[in-house]
Amino acid sequence: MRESQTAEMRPYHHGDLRRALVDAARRILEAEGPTALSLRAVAREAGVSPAAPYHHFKDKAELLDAVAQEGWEMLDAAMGKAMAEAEAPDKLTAIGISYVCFAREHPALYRVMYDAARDKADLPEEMHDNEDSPYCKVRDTMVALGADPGDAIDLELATSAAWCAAHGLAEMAGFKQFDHLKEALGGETPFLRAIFRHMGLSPLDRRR
Amino acid sequence: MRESQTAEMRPYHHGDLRRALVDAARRILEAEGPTALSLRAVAREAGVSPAAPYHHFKDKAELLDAVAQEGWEMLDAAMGKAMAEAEAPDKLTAIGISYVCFAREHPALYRVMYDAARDKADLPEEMHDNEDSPYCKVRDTMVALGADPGDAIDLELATSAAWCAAHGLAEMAGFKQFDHLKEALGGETPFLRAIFRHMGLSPLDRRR
DNA sequence: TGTACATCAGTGAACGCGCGTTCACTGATGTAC
DNA sequence: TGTACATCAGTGAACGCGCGTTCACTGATGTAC
Repeated sequence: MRESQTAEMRPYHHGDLRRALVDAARRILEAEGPTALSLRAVAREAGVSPAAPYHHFKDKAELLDAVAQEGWEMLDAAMGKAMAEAEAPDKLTAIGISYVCFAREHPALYRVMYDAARDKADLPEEMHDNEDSPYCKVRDTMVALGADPGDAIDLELATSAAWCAAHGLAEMAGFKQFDHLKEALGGETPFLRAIFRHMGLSPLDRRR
Repeated sequence: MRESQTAEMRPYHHGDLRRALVDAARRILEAEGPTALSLRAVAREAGVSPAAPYHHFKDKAELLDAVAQEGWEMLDAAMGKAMAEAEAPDKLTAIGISYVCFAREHPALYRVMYDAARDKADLPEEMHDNEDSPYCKVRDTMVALGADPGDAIDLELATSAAWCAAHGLAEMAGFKQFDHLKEALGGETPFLRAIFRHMGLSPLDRRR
């Protein structure tokens, strides 16, 4: 049955099953949410036996980690793009909005990312450790907008505050409670912008 | 065995099994976290057969809702206490800190509360609908600190921003990433206070 | 006050389910000579 | 170029598990007369 259903038959060896499994996991997340994401379901979605994934991942957690990591990379790309495209005084808000929009567009993936982070009690290293990590991008934007780079502690606090605020907004922006605010302000993005303004995270706001 | 192990034998009818089940669920959450919270485990912890809970809750979700609701009531109480005890200019930060501390002290319960809220895409009604709800407490504190009560939209934005910020901080405050900041600032509470200051949520900060 | 009976709140066994993981296996591939 | 063989990456059946839920039941309680 399976082998007759398409002209290009899948060969016995897959080629890049690891890749295919991560993609399958992403598809399940988008379609059915995090609770449907079992190892068996991923194998099923990839058209492979339930034992096959074990040649590529130690266990389920390792597969989930790979999915999460890809999510962080996507988020990184979205933030980088937003930063590059925005005008200077708006850069920080633009990054924040891109963050929240990513979480809103991929809610299940975002949950997997954060659940993994929570289990480890930390964000993945790539998010804050190297020089062009998202964390450093935000921090450097703070400086570019007038934060004092000499006060290291304060700069780190400012960056951390922005990150926490974005995460909180990302998780709550979908609540129905906010529907009439979005309507009054003319849409989701103006709403996010207004909330960020109230959070007063930009050094520009703080010096005003 | 069971009946001989204690002088006061549990009678066939429990008396208040509903109460006992919610308590048992809370105990499991504290001890083993949200993943261990199954209906069967709750019944087991309460010393009752797996079918017994069905005389008090329609299904597992209804039990979880009851647990979550009790959590929101505890959170409400903590926020109310913090507000009552703080001096006027510090009231808002004090409420925020009490919120975050609650989440940090009952992380598993907080997750159950938020997961339930996320499923419904809203906070429970009691949190924002009546006049002395936590939401209204925060909003009125905003006004007392100088926010303009005439601009209803702006006031609601300010309150919502504060809530999102607190939630984000609550979820992230435990990350190891922040350990050295806490150390540099002399503890968890000064750290939280500093982050909140950077979030610039108080109307006092905003007019300065 | 006593008794018949309806109702309530438990029991314990069973249902089917999907899960993560392991195992012995086999087909395909790559390499040494 | 051909062949023997090690290695790799799959299969499919099976493991034990705990889960949510249902069922027929029974012991305890409350009520009407």
